[in-house]
Amino acid sequence: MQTVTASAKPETLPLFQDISEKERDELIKAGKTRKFAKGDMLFMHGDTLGSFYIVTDGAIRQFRETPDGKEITVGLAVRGDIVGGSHIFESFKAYQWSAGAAENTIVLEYPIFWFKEKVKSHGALALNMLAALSQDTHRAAVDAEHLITFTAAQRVACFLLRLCALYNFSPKGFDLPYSKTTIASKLGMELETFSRTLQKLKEAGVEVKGTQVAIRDLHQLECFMCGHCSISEDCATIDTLHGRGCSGSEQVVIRKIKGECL
Amino acid sequence: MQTVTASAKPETLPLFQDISEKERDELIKAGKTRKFAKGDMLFMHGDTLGSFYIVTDGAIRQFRETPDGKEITVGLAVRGDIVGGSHIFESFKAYQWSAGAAENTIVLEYPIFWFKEKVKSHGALALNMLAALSQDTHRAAVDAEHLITFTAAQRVACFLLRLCALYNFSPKGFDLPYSKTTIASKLGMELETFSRTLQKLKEAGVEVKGTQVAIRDLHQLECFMCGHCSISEDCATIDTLHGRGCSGSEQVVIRKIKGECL
DNA sequence: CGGATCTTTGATCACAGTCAAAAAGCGTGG
DNA sequence: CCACGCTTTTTGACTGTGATCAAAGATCCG
Repeated sequence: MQTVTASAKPETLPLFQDISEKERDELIKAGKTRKFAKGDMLFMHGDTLGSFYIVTDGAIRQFRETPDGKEITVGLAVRGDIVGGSHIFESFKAYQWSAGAAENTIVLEYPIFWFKEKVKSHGALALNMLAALSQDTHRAAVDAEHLITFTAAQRVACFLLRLCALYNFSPKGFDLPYSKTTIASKLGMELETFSRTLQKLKEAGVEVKGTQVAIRDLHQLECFMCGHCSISEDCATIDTLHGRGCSGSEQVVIRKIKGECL
Repeated sequence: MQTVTASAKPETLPLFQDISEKERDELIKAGKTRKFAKGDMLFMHGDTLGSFYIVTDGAIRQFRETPDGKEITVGLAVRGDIVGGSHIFESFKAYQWSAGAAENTIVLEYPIFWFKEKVKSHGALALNMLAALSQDTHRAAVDAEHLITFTAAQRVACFLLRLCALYNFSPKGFDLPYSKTTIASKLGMELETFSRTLQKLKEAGVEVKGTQVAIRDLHQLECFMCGHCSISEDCATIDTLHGRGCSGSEQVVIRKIKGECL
């Protein structure tokens, strides 16, 4: 079963921007479109390097296992994100983590060596790839900061808002796109902690029932976390939510947050 | 005062590998060599973007401050590492963190826009830049994993070994190159915790007196941490220490670790 | 020698991890 | 449509690690 929204237009992927239409089409045609059902694996930690992937629709969870059996989620790639991209340019001969679909997902697949050659001779593509990797690095740094400074509740709150920004969900009500186990792992906390934390967030105006989430008071939620985060001024999530203006009056309220609450 | 070892040969930097000698020299000449004394700042969070830097010798600490006054160390760049590199390819107009010298340091400075053009037209340089950023991402992922799965003691142990690998220190005795405050911050723990942790590590065969560190039993220390880390098989630190063979017999012992201890 | 800064030590506490068990959800097949 | 088994999630009780606050020691440097 593979129910995936057909919104998956490769030509709008960030990696292919600022490239002549002709070349872009060539690149897109060279990629193999593949569909993965929830739970399917793209590759396993230790497999010999072969392809890298661009997520067109859905989400890919990248993870690793420690010798004592604990699973670490390294990243959660959504539309536009690259999976295994960093492998192209390092000297590893095998994948450094496993990757599997967190929901039904469509990706574009490229042979690593072919793509590396393309990048070498194609300046604009190289810049886009650099931008993608830079973004990864930046995100990783923010996640690390949150692990250090945020409580579990703050990390969950931040994640929920990011979900809204990424998937264009209305904060007033949406469904979690992945299992709670996946989310907990991505946030670096135990499932039990995640579960309990969702209860606590009721006090901050977040209602959760099963997979359905409703954020009653966006303003309150932002006060709860953004005031403790060092990137507050340049947070992509917040900017997206504001820019979108998730319903007239709300927008105005949110705009003021950055200054007013500590 | 600027006592820096003169070993700072730019032509051996990874960023300039696989580039024709002529072009490499041109690149190196285009960069401005700058010296920073311990504590000097390269740029501040929020400054308008201007330059990026390649560390030639010494170390640069990159950090950010949360609104409630907590300082987060985003990264610690040593010889060969790039500072502010990711800024070149993202759309930010200002630095996303501050950067200052953790010890006396020499860097090569390049104007961001000039370098971006160079990368666009120069395939090999683009690949090197991509490799550098990939490595950053990879490191960030490992650090995040350690924050989640390692105890403070394990993180400190891992850091000490990495120091040896990076600076070519003998594990049998070396001096910490940065202040304990800096190290604690980089490891995402409080100074007090770091201090206490160093005491505890005595049980694992690590002697610390002031800034002097001596690792009595490398084998024991690796058992203490690597067995719980998911990258064990591909750890650059361990590989470096082994490859170097930090004294005949030790080398043999260490080699066996990967398999034998859980 | 005096005054910074940096580090250590002490006592206390809260957050999140762990183990264990119950409950809810979900797909399959009778 | 319900019963069954399996997976996912929730709830409960307990514990340990590391943060916090506070104060004393070191160390560095003018």
